[in-house]
Amino acid sequence: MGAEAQDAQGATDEYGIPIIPDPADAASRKRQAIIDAALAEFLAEGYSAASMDAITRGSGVSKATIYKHFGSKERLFLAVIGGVLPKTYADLEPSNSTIADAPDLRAALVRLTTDWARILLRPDIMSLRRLVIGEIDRFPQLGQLWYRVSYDMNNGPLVEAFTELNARGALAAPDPKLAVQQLVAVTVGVPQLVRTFSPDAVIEDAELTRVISSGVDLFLARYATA
Amino acid sequence: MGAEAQDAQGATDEYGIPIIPDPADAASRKRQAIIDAALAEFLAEGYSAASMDAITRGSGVSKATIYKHFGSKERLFLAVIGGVLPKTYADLEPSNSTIADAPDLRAALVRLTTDWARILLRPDIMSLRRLVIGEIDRFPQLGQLWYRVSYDMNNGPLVEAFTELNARGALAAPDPKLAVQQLVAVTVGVPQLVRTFSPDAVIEDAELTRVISSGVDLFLARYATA
DNA sequence: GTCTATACGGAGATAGAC
DNA sequence: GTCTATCTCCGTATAGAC
Repeated sequence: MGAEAQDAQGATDEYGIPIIPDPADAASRKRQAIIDAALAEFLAEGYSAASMDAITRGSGVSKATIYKHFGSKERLFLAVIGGVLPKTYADLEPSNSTIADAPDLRAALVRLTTDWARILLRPDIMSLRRLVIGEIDRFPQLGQLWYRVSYDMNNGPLVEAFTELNARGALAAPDPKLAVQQLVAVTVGVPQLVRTFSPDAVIEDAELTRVISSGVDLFLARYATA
Repeated sequence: MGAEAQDAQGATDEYGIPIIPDPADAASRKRQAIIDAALAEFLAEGYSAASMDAITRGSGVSKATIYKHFGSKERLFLAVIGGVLPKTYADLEPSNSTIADAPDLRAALVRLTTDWARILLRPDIMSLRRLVIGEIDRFPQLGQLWYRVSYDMNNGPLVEAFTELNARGALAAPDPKLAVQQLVAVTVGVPQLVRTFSPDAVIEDAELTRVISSGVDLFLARYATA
């Protein structure tokens, strides 16, 4: 936003050559600035209490520009949340292809669910989650999106891994989809529920490990093959 | 609210004797009408989008009366939610003293968690839950209250039951508090998570029973004594 | 594409009569 | 205690110049 102002006043490079920004680039940078400011405002205030004036101030562009780009507050909200959800869950993906071929299944599951928990318990992601939950009645699309994103990037691949482990006789989970839901619920889900209602609850690293290990043991006590 | 109007016009009983309402009763009935209308409005619109004008219309009293009773929108919100949370969870209480003395522990746990699920999955209670979660950042008191209410009325008594079962050798759960969290997560928590993001998701009765039974089996595979 | 300036409605809250 | 009428401000959204 400081950069834009300089451009308008005739910025030059180190040889004194005027820098004429590509209009398309300038537009998409502004678009991004709007998205960033809007996300911060929505996370802090919720949808209804979020103010387009505040987003205007935060983004450094004019309110009319925001409306040209996004049309309305509702559409801005959906665009912002719909854009950030996949990015958020993309961080979770890497770790899960290793499950099917892990030499030590218990250790692999502990590592996977611990990685997930570390990310999903982050304050910004917890706030995003609370925001989406709180607006589900008014924006049901977000519920569908959340489900699809979290299923595609987490549960889905893990279901496949369990299916393969079943076939190989390394696991005995007749309903792999339910088994994944149970594993997630009993590991990540436990501290997540606490943090949902107590954002500032301190969860020591040792405590997280203990809870997650216990959850994995619970899971394997039922589904592991002898 | 129709009743109030009649009173004002000089209602009489069956013998023609004027009915003069006790002012304190009239006041507390109005107070209740405000609370009812406010709860409906907050559940439907969320805190910020809820309108004091709409609550005024819904309650049948004047806006000034609402402010005399509750002072501000914030205080009204806290009073309403703080009042309804304990009532909601009170429905869950009866079933849990039977756990420690149940002849068939598995059946008792299935029945208890099924009862809980039936209540907690009700659309009105799910909406209340979403509302509270969505406003946690702005009303952290509600998180504390939710935790205390749900702990006092559900988890707490169950922790005691597990402790007793441990002592009697009927259960081997070294950390009863964690065990309760795990049991709840893996039974009620599974369909609850689905409904949190998909309010209209249909959960057949047979499916609920299947999920909950499977969760109890998962739990007992680890913690039951042979 | 982007800005300034403004329209217009509805928000929360209160003054003052009864 | 309760009402009617009103104050004041801030909300979303847009018109029109550049």
